[in-house]
Amino acid sequence: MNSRSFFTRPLYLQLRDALASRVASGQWKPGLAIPNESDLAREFGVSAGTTRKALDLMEAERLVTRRQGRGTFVNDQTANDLAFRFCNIRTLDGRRVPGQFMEVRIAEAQANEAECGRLSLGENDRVHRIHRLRMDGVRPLIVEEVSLPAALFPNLSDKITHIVALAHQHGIILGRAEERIWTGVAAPTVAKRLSIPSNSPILRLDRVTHALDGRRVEWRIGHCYLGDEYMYLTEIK
Amino acid sequence: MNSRSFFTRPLYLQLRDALASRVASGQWKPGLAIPNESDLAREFGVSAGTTRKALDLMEAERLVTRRQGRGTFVNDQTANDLAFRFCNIRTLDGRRVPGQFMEVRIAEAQANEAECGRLSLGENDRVHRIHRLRMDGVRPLIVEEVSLPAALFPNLSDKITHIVALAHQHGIILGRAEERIWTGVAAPTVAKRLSIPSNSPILRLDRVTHALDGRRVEWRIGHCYLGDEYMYLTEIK
DNA sequence: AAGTGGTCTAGACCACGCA
DNA sequence: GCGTGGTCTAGACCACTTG
Repeated sequence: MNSRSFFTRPLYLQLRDALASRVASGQWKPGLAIPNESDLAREFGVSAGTTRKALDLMEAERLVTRRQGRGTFVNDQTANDLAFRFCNIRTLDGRRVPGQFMEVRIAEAQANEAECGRLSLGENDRVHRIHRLRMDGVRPLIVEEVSLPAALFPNLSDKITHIVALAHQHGIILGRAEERIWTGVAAPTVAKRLSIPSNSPILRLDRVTHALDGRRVEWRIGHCYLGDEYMYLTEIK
Repeated sequence: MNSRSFFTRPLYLQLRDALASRVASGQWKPGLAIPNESDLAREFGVSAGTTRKALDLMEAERLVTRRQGRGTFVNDQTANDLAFRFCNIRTLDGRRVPGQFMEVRIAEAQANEAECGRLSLGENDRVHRIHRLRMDGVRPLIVEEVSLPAALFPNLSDKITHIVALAHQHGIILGRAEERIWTGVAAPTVAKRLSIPSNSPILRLDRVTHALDGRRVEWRIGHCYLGDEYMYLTEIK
């Protein structure tokens, strides 16, 4: 009956993309319910089972939350839970650190070799570079150097620099990140900004964040002094 | 038609448990194919769709690998890929470190307060304590202190101490782990065993491994010197 | 050609949340 | 009582692998 041509992707993936773009574009607002399964199935001309498979996938990708008896709701990507999910620094009791930014500087430049490698850019591509200090209240937490592909973030405001807010603004849905960790000691300039003695032991964090579609969206180097108030917490599956 | 009583779990979960126990018990051997969907459906008196849902779940839990046109195969939990999936230390090019153990010491004792907390044990429960040195060839990598609930691992051999092999031997299927990381400097005793100068910057790794059913199976403290040959790599989803 | 898992459909009933 | 998502069924066809 169904005349899927030779190289089409499965219907449920196409449907996922269609629904995801409604979320990314803001057509469906965070916090609000989307149409129920059977209405969506009717609208797109697929079966309820296919719709369900697409929605279950979107829930796994943290785009929506489904609740039996209530409905399917668009997640607010800028809510604290989701916004800081790529930052594994926690207080000792396991709570995430919301974090504010200080001493923000932004520049645009041609991508250097390291940036081309980490962000899969070409020699002639440009990047936004952001230097900033991440605070937990009055406690300096991480000295960060961020690189963003300029092509993905046109008209970068100098007010908002947090990757989750930026991605949301530009219709990009974040997927996963990988972080490499080394130990090190604080160089004088870093130590000064973190308000710690030079040569204190610190973590060097090297993180690349990917969009749901695989595009590389952010490269961040972080210098972090944990002290005995914070830890780095990661789950291994 | 179906007379599920009030508090039964969904069929596909019951089926998953039944199939998982065949894997855990060794009734189905690693590397070999298991019966196809329709045969399993017939055997357990459920529909093919329910069987599929159970098998898809088991694939997500790394119990089996499914391949279109070939069949469904039992994973070898002791193969390097799976065996070292809870150790995030990698060489700089991203390869996992298989790792052998040296200087192994085992003792049994009553669980102390920390062990009770981390492993959810009662005051009177007992633990196996293992001290050992994890090597990468001739390079000392991690000084490890491991605690295992004695109740889960009766007749612990002093030959095999690796959690994946142990779990496999005792019919336990591992699920996830969470690791807490701090920076530190090497105390003299640790430095000596790692062949590094005292006060070298090291990672302190505190990991709890859970079985698929949620039971806490291992608590490990690791002292690791990364140097410039290794990194800690983690994926954030 | 035969057998496997992957996709898709259509419809039933159940558990949950709310008014 | 009604509407939602969650489970379960039965069956069709497709894509891939192997003989």
